[in-house]
Amino acid sequence: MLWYNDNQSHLYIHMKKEEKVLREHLARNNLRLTRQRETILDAFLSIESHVSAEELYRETVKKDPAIGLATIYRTINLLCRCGLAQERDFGDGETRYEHLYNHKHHDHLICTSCGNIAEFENTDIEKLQAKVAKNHGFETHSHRLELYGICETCKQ
Amino acid sequence: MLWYNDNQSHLYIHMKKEEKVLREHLARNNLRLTRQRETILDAFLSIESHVSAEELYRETVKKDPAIGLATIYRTINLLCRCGLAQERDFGDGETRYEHLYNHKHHDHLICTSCGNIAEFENTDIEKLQAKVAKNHGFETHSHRLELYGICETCKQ
DNA sequence: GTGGATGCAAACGATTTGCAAGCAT
DNA sequence: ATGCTTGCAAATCGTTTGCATCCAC
Repeated sequence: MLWYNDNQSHLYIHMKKEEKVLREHLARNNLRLTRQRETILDAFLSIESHVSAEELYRETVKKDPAIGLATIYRTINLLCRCGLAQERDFGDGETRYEHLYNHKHHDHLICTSCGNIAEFENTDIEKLQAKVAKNHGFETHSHRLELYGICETCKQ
Repeated sequence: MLWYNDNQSHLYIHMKKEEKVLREHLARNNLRLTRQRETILDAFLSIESHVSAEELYRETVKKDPAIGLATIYRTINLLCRCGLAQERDFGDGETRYEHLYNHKHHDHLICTSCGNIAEFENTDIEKLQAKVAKNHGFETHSHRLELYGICETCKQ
């Protein structure tokens, strides 16, 4: 879905919602929509999991071998700034990025054996967190909850 | 409390529990109790908060200016291995270490304005976490829960 | 045409490691 | 005496940055 040479593209016909979000952020900040940025966004959206910059690089290079790793870093940070991606650090030395747009908040179950990351959400825990914060006069704007252990598959 | 030149030290008289834990770990693994390791342990225990390697280094150097940063890293990892310290990564690029021995499990409220880190514990949340894990057939061996936001002091 | 974006290589900061010399056992 | 530890400097790894060139607007 590359529309950048299409004169009709300003009509946003058949355009992914994420692409629209990116275009609007770029326009608002006087930034350019480049071939690389479209390619990286497509690659990012095609991976429905928690990607490292290196993994995103390997995926992007399949579509455009000339792309540089620095551009991946610059662009994934851009995607974070416009609310399409979110940084997640699971403490293994590599920053990971996950989809944020149109995805509801969730927490993670991380298998320390196979590295698999499962997601869950639990509103009761969220409520208790809000209560804890309130008791401390603390104004929460984000949180992270991760359970580390052995997943069902690895236990067998 | 430096006992390394004291012939009576093997009697463990007046010795901190943490020092005993360290000595036993060293003996078990055929490792040596050096002047540097004692100094670093003392410095670590003297700081009742979440220390980075750099901060621990600055504190240790006050007592022994000849100590190297590499030794700090090697020793704090040793303290983690014997259960006296625990790594904590708050996502600001620096690994932090906190006391583990004789400290009950707790989670963190992190102020993104002043950087202050408060601790809390909540058994109801822990119970819900256990329930989530059970539903996924997941065997948890550790977890992390952090709330990021603005602390009471900074709100004013 | 202008100013933002790219690719490359060099710079960076936290952490680790190789090595010769030192020291606990 | 043996071999674990140290300090130092160099290496590593993920990430960022400077710069000349390129390209979207």
